[in-house]
Amino acid sequence: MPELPEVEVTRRGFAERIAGARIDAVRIGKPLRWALMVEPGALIGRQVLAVRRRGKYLLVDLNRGLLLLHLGMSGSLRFDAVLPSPGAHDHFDLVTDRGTLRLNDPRRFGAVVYVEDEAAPWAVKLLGGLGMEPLGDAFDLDAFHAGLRKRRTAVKQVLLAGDVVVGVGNIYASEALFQAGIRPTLPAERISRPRAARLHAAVREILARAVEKGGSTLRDFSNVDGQNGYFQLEAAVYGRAGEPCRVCATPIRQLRQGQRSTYYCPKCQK
DNA sequence: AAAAGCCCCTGGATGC
DNA sequence: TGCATCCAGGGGCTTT
Repeated sequence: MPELPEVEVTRRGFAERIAGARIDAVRIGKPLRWALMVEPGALIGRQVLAVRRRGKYLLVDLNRGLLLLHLGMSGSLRFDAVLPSPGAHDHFDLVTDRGTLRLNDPRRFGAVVYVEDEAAPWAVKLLGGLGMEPLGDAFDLDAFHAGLRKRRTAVKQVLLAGDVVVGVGNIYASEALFQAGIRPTLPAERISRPRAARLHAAVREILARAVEKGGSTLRDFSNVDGQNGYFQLEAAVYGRAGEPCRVCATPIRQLRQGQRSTYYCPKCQK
């Protein structure tokens, strides 16, 4: 599910509200992708300072240590003063004096991992290889183009890999490539400077627009207040195989790249 | 070093 | 209604 926009929408939904809270209890459900890596009771009494985002990870800063939280494919967070008793897919509760942060994740590809600091081995393993943040000033066009040029694989695969630019998942990769007019199968090394600039701009614009629309809700995603996103309603190509291109009416095509579906317009994208 | 496949897991949609 | 098959917003790990 959650690509950068969904993670950012989630973050914005509770970052201010939980800042300054004191942890009163931690509840663990079924195992997630990785163990918490700390005795849950050890977190009680600690204070939540802030919530940051790096790629598709949320970083919950405590007055000692931090939690690395990933939503995997089907995860979503809720935050409220009172939540119902945990359901079958509620696998992590962080109970604080300002409310409970709850991870619901049917497929359990998500994770919550505690580390003492960002230099800790687990933090380095999970965050160390991440590329540039696409929103904000750090997304440098020269570095982006350089990153594309050293890869022979399909440009869509490079976007998904996350070591050049982070946060672009399966929906927004297809959408950004459509907006930039680039074929998803094009080897990244063959992308010219002007086209790299178009893709650079498209990635930023698509992700920013999706954040504005509250993300995309296909199945599981909702924000911390349980509300859906609406970007999926304005997707140009994702999930629209066989339907007419919104620009030229040519039927949208679907193909497989690395076990994932890709959607594109054969006329608008070269 | 880079690229391609393989899994982790559950549930919804589709087809027989 | 029942059962099998396929597919799904990710990404670390293993194998080529």
